[in-house]
Amino acid sequence: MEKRILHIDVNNAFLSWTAVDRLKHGDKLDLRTIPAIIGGDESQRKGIVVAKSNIAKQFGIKTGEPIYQARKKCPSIINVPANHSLYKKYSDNLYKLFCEYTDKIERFSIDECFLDLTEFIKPGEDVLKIAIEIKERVKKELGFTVNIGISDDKILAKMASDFEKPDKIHTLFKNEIEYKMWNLPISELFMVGKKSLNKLDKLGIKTIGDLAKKDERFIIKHFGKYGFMIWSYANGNSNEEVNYKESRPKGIGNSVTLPYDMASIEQLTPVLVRLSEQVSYRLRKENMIASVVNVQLKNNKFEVYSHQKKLPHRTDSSKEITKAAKELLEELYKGDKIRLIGIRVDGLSGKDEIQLSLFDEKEESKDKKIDKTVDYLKEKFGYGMIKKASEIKREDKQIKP
DNA sequence: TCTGGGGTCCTAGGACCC
DNA sequence: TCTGGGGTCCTAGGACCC
Repeated sequence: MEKRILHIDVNNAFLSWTAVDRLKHGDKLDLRTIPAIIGGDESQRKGIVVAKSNIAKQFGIKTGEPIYQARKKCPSIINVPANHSLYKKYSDNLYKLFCEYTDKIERFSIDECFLDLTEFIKPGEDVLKIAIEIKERVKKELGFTVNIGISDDKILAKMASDFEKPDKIHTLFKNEIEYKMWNLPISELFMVGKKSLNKLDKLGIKTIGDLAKKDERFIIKHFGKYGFMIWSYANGNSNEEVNYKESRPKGIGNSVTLPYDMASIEQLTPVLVRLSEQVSYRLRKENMIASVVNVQLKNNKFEVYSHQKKLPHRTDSSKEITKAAKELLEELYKGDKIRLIGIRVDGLSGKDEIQLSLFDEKEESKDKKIDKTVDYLKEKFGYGMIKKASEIKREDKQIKP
């Protein structure tokens, strides 16, 4: 049966949501009508553009570029700090609206969903009509605009939603790709990034059509499995399903760009401890346990390196994860100036799904009670409440430089 | 005050086993 | 003893996405 898939993408999501929320709270100024961005804190060295208004875009400001560069392009730019709990709220509201149309929804990111309407379209009903209704309802009921891509192939739907913006609906059915997609530069194709772009360019592949028309074996020879994937995308044959089933995370990580470079284990450890506790807490909230811990460093030359290790047994304990993280830092750190430190846990399994071994069972102990108490207090009083003495010291130190 | 933070998936090489 | 080769697990690194 021919599929009917929508890809729905919020236009300038973080900025639009912030704008809508401010209007709702009595603000007269609509951020969408001025040069504005959502950006990090420059004094904390997190100064990059996360989202932008269309006016900011007209100044040539790009997502991901440093704010100081954005300011050069537009000195009057307004920079609004990010607010992720707000975004989550708006994302959830959007999802709820979609649920009125189908239960086959994949939340692809905080501001993007795939909807599989194949089984939900009644005979004689037009998918375009449904898309129009969704788009207009979002605008009227939630106050922001979306782009919708419609196709019989998941990736084509995603490509279609990226055509002209904002507040637009585009179709890109397989039989339309030649004149709607093949003329686009290859950089526009989903999953083609900077590195692949260079390589494709050297092979004389400039447009999506160039890739589509190349011999399959030629592409596989140069790009392997990845090559087959993008070649299939270019031909409108992704064959990917809308993955609507609730999926659990495969890994959980937290990392931080430090306010200033650090060059000793002593300075780095308290930060790592805090990150480890954050990650362990998130792990417990997911009701999952991890089998691998990974610590990553980025130095002032932007070189990234990491070590990981398999734990003797799976765990969600702050103490055990922190211990592993500290050991990894010891073996990893080579004396350079560190800009970013991060930890992540991998190899996750659901606590409820697995049979705990006798050894795991024994871990039901003092540490667990501490974790439970700390988690409870965190939920009751907020994240900042629970701190270790070592962390408080760290923050005192931060004032000096 | 130049370059965030959260993810997923893939590859390649070494260890180890049969 | 002129020495294969498949499979799995583990680690490090990298590409790409939003």
